[in-house]
Amino acid sequence: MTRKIADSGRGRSHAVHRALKRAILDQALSPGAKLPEDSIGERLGVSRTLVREALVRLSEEGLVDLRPNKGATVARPTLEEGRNLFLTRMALEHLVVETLSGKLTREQIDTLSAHIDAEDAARAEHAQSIRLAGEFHTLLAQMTNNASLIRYVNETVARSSLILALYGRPHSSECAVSEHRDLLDHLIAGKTGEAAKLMTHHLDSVTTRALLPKEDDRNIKDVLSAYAVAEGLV
Amino acid sequence: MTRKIADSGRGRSHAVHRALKRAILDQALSPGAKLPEDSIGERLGVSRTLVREALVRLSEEGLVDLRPNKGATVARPTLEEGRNLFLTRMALEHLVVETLSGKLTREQIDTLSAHIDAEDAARAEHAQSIRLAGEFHTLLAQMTNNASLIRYVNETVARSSLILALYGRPHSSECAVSEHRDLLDHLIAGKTGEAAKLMTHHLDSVTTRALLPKEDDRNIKDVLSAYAVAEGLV
DNA sequence: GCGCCGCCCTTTGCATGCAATTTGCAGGAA
DNA sequence: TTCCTGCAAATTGCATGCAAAGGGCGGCGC
Repeated sequence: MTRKIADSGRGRSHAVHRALKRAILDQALSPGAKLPEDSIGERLGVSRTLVREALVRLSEEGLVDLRPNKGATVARPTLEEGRNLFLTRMALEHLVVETLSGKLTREQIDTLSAHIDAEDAARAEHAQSIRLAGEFHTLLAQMTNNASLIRYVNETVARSSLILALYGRPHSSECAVSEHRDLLDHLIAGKTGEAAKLMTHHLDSVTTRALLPKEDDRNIKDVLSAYAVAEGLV
Repeated sequence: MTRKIADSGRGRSHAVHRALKRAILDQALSPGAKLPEDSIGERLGVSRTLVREALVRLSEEGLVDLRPNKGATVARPTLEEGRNLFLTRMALEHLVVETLSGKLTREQIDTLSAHIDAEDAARAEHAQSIRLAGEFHTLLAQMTNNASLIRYVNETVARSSLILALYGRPHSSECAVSEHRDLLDHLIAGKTGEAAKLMTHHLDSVTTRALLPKEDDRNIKDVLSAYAVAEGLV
């Protein structure tokens, strides 16, 4: 019954999917990077077929751009897509808060609390810190037991990482740890309104504080779109 | 330059995807139906590879269940998943309403109005009627220009159709046409609160009025889970 | 020198083939 | 009869092969 570690879940295509996703979220593969099927397959020891399957899934999640006959690249959302994404995310996480407020079990509270401690501890390591911050949100979502909600929160959180990679200010702490703790306190107390407001603020601050574009490496689409309109090229 | 009608979009795999999706939403393929790769491929004139790709996409959208080594079936959500789905959908459509309220252009208003007229006209044809009702919601989402929101609304609306197919009362008009018209009026007038309330009511009425299970063909998982717990089988 | 055109190489699009797993069924033992 | 066992057909998992589209580069014309 010894099963290879790599193929837990449904076959190796999922393993490939996870590997790529991880690489993207860790910014080992940065937005815009090319993702050729055969080099990936070679590196991971699988055929193009499986890589393809993984890429299709990633493109469905919005982490990868898949252009016909031109291959896959790590997604490079525009700034406006980023803002819209955070809007959507706020709507979803608002539901998470409503669902959970005043209904957390002792065990869940412990899990969340421990996680926040871990965030605190890892504050030095930038990459770790970002991932943990995201995981706090997915962890909350998980506790709703609402499958579609969980999926969408996972996706939006993942894509948010991409956005921050592209447009985030280098040294802003994207998710203040203290805000996570405050949020948890409100959730425990069942103060739904307060908790919701905090969540809104929490995410809003990311878009306004951390998301303002660094002028130099802005997405070319953003830069050109204004000129295109001016020239009537739409 | 004569391009086959079927392959607009990215290659034939998308055509397959659309065909299957359509078939599922039209209930030509009902929940639980097996979807063997080769018979589908044969019927549609493509190889298993492409069918596979389409099935992966459908499974990401939650319209198809993909079980390892056991193949694909049309998804058969449980009643609880259904209720949760509608919760998520409400959160998303609430954002749609907020975004659009008071901001509809003349052209958009005409489009929506025309659509509602079409719904009215098609009231006799049950299948048509259901599809049009769904399309009203996706049409609204489309107008937000928020890509992620659009995607999620599309998905939830599609899955809602599945839910209604499984658990909907036969003759309830799932989406009262008059409610659509009222909603539009409030959106035009910019009465955000009113519009949001109406949308909530609109969707809520589906879950409470139309969604109560017909005892006989309930999902076997639902039926058995209670017994499983009772027997300590979890 | 500069720019355009066409060729070649790389990479994708898709089909097919083979191994592995599952399911249905038949036959035999209790 | 009923249950178990093992074979066989059907179906999935995955790799590879071939055709075609795209992109880069060198040569040719201006």
